[in-house]
Amino acid sequence: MQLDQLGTFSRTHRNGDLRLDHAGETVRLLGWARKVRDMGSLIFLDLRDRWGIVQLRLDTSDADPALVEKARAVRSEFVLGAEGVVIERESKNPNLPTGAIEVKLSKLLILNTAATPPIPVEDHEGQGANEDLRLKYRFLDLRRASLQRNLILRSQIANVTRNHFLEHEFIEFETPILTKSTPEGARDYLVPSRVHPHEFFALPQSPQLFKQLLQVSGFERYIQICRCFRDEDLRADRQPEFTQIDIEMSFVRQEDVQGVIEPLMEKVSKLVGREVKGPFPRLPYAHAMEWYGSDKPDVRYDLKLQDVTATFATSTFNLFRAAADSKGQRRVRAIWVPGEAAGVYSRKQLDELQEVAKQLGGGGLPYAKWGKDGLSSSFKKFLEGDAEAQLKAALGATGEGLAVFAVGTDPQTSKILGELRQRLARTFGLVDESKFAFLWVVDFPLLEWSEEAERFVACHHPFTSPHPEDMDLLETDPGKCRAVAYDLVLNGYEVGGGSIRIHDAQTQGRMFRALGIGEEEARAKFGFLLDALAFGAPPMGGLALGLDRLAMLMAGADNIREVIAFPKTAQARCLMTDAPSEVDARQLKELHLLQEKPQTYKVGAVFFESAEGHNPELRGQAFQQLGLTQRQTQGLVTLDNQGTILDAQTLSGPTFEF
RNA sequence: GGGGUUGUAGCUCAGUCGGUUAGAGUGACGGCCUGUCACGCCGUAGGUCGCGGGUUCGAGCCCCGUCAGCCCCGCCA
Repeated sequence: MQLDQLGTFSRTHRNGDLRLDHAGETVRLLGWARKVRDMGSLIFLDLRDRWGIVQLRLDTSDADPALVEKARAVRSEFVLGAEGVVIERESKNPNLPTGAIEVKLSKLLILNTAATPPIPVEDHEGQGANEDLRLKYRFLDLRRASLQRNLILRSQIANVTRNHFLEHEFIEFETPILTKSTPEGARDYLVPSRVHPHEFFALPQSPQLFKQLLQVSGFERYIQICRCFRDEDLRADRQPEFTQIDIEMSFVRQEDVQGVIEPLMEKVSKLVGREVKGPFPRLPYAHAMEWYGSDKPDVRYDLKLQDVTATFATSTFNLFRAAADSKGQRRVRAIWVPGEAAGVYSRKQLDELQEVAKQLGGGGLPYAKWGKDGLSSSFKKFLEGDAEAQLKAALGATGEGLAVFAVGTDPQTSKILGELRQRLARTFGLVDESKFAFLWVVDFPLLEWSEEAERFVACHHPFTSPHPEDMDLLETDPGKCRAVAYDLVLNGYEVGGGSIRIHDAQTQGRMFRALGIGEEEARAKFGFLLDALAFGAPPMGGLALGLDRLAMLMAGADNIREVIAFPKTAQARCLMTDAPSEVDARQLKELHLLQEKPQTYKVGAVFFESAEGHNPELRGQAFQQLGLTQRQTQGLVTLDNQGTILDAQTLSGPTFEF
């Protein structure tokens, strides 16, 4: 097909902006053909651009036949320029912002054709291609209105964020992408150095240390919207590269950091028409785990975990009584869901819940259910006499409803009941989807014991300040020591986390000792930080927000791929570019990653890279030296003016011997 | 590393107990249509049932392996 040139044609309006007020105006538009509806002597054509859709109309009875032919040739996703007069429609479409008008086509440019799209570009409820195809043809997927909306929203969030912090005198920085591998934390993505054989850069897991050093430099307030990299397995809300809104402040307490974040969350929520108001509730980590079984509880609904251990102190139900006998090592915890619907929860549904509990490491799922016919329970025979009434009293159960139980150590029961709490809330419609329930989870533990490393590891990172009241526990009972660390939680997602940092070398030394990091090791790994702390580091703290998760929650998506232009699969692949991929052996050699033994190849065709290869005599010598016999491989040879072979490689990579 | 789940026409899916020629909707292509807007009507083409092996007289269906997507556990300072 003969394509039209754009030439001097330019748009006078955005497609989505045209209204009845424009009637009578001649407009020029650009965009993609969404759909051609050919009624015979009347042709309708929807033109789509970033701002919306407008209908073009062509009456074949009074139009130039060439124009009619051209309009009929248009297919979905052709790129068009259109000129015409805006007219009021005979039959209006109330579902379209531009539905009152249409453009009477007088000129049509076909700027490009399009192959039939392998995935639908139209957004329709409950339809759409499988995600592998969507990712392969991401550039088409991104034409869909919902993804355009999400990515535009993401841009707005970033913009609001930047403005917010610049208004508060933050300074935007860029920190290195090629940086130093750090021993603590996630697995690093490594980048081999060509210049320094067998040495590696790491991509930053976060700019943590750089932002602290900028405080030491006296900038006082740092902001960066930065890419971070962690070579760990993915989830629906986790990608190997992701974006943080990263801030750091000097001379601040926890409340000061929270105080600049809360108004930002108010502004960001407003972008999607939600009102939230700071200050957000503060919930100590210990309470979060006790009441919600999670360090990022969804508090849009009021279900809480309860301790019913004492109820079974004299029970004949050995499983539960053993917990009561364990002096707090193990506990019986429960969730009580009141209501008729919960009281008639079916055997099949309970089996499904039990399956969930088992997958999370539970032995089973003890339950007690009070319906119209009274009690039904997996341990009913142990609930005779007063026991049933005691259990109801302990649960605070008055009418019909369902209780599920878990027994074990606190981490075990929290994990199971924390998950069941969410499922039960969804099942019984307790979640108010219109709500944004922000809260701060505070007073995280500083350290936790790692069975794998056989030492304490930092819960947050090794530069987190111990809670001032717990400072001495660092040596006496490290596991009990709280940190001045805080997470921002929204609707059951951790959207941010931060801490007040250690700013003196002495405390940092105590922290490293608690982590089992010796002085020498600390010097080798974090020498620059220790130096910085020795030269007048101010008290400081900060926080990082996950932009992807924040955008996901604002967009109402359940997956961060929906707010990332070019995301990776759960196996950390890009289906569009096919990354990661193999590289030439030559590249690997340059990076000193391919250690090859010299090999002898018998060379068939030889190409000479240097000018000396033109000399038949020198070439002959080289052939002799290479022992040229059979046609087995192709070689690339560099000679000097004496005919000495400087370099000889097969075209496929490995060096051959000469 | 482990568990679950999905893979059939360009796309979304159905396919019964293992049994004749693998279907539907949608899209594509062609034709008709003056008020469509997920247009409508008529017609046509379109299949490596992810891939490899096995069981069987016979496999889209059963078994083993493998690849890929998604979800979860581990992991993610």
